[in-house]
Amino acid sequence: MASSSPPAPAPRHVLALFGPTASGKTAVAGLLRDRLGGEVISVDSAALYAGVPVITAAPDYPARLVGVVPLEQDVSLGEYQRLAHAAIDQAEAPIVVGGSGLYLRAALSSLDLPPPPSPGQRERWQAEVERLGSEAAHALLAERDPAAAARVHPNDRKRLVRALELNESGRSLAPAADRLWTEDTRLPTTIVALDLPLDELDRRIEARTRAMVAAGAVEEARRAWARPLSHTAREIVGLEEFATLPVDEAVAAVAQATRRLARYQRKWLRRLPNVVTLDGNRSAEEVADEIVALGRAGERLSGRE
RNA sequence: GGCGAGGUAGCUCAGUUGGUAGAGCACACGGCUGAAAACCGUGGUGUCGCCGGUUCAAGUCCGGCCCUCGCCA
Repeated sequence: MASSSPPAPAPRHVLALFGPTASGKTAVAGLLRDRLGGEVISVDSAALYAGVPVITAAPDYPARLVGVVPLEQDVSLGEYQRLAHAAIDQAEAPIVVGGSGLYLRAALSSLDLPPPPSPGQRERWQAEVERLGSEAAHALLAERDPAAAARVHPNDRKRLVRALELNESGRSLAPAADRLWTEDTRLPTTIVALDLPLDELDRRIEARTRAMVAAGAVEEARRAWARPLSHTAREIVGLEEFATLPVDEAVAAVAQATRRLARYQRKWLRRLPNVVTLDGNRSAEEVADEIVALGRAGERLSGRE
């Protein structure tokens, strides 16, 4: 390790709040912000986008990394990580809040991500995989990078393309050190998760989706849909539905997609190491009180390290 | 009340001359390293409306009943 590098910035404690859509984390984070004098940093691949605060359920109080990317631009994990680390380092008392599991890991860890594709590289490999077919493309990868091939199913074309890109750039999709699931964090961190029984979560999602319509989701989505959209922006839940379907159908479709999303996000609860899971089926005040107490305990613990 | 159509998985439905109930979506579980609100893998969860009959064998054929929808009264 380089002993001549400049002194590390004074370690600060990070409070992270994770949970599925509609678990109430945004409201709790708003309270924590007041009580701790902290700054909320969002961990949400969709809320990064500007112009869609209603359908992405963006917080109604100041928060970092919300509405910062124009819709015609792609978001990516690596770019997000850079922004998140900068935001955390600038904040007095960072409160990292969101539901994108992988993004949370990137924000909290020093996970060393492989480089993005070079210009045109992705399109070239997509065309090549398309031309060869999944099996032959996978065989090609197996020849060039057996370790990566072992980790990618032939049908998973996105990962297949990515693995071939990285191989061409002298890297591998299968790096030696796997830090994605470790406890490694960049700074002392307390991770708190909010969870609810599925049926209660589903009820909240239903209610919230209807509330979005009252809050102007249709107009917002139509305005956004009329603009040039990047690949990742196009995938924001509710954008296409509210912009193109009759309202009733849109509400049903969005609620369903959101239920699926919540289940997907919930899987991360079981995997993120060192998470304290709290019952989200209480008032935001109660939850915030408990987290403040936990945060103090976490600071004491990390002080011993 | 009469005529017609229908009742099979959580939903929408397929099911051939009677021969081990199945597809999409949903759902569950798992994977994942610059697309993660993305992508991929595995899994069928069933009183085939009910009762009886024919048959070695009925979702399928026969009889009766119940329910839904449409049209006519």
